[in-house]
Amino acid sequence: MPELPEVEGVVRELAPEIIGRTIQAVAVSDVIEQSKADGKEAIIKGLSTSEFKAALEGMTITNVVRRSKYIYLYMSKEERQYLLVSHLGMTGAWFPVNQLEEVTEEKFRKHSHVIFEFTDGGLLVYSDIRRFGELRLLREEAEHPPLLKMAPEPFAEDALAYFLACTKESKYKKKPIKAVIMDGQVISGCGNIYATEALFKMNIHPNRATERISVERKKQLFTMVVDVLQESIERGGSTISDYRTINGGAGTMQNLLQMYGKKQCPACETETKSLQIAGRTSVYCPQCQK
DNA sequence: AGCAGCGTCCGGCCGC
DNA sequence: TGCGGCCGGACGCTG
Repeated sequence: MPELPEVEGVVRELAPEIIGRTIQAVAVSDVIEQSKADGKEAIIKGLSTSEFKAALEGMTITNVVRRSKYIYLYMSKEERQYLLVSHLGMTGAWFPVNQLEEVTEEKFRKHSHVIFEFTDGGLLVYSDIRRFGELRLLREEAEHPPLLKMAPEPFAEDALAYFLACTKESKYKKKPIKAVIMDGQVISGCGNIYATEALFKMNIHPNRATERISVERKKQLFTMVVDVLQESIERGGSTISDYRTINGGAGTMQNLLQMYGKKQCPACETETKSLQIAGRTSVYCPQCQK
């Protein structure tokens, strides 16, 4: 499941492969055509498949950047600028290849749902096993207001102050701290894996009410989240479940995870516990985290 | 008005 | 081996 570090890895590998290339044709898989025909918002959001295909044809990719867990593909066509927003959901992956057969893992190849064919004959394949990902074509970011509500990038100068200010708001004060740090409007890009790790390293119980953590501890917690995200980026992200970097390679951060998915606390060997917070499984050590 | 909770997009995988 | 249930980012709707 790609979180910020995994998306960062994808962008770093993808950008040099696709910037400057022009889309000649777009193909959409039969299952997505059918889902969309049934009125579902499967992967392609806001447009019909025919609108999406027609719009993308002729567009040149001018830049590729990460924003939170989103990939922003800046596009240009006939002097007009567009933004193709990609979210990988649980199982999305991009493969720049010469032909589909180069997507070697069968479970990705057989779930290739959107294929861009470039004018140079190469392909950019979007595969998504569980179809939780999204592709949304916009004229600009403001056309989809939820994108404007995202917290600053965690590495940005103002991110700590933004986080601290959020934690004082009434809507967050009573919430479990884990729900708050995983909220994209409070911290960008911190999902279940890295929230679990940061809380463990800080000895903070995931269900602790946000207002019951001192400002000093909140600062330390934010810094810990940033450190964990940064360390994961340096290690190429975590390879868990269906996440792969685009070349089929894999990150190594999963080997450094101390609490996510663990049955026993690495510090005190107590059996870990888990509870549901904001709808997600939250693992913690009942001995170490208070 | 604001928010909690649930539905939506799904198939891999686990346990019985 | 077959099959029902669980899991989950983030938005949108409902009560």
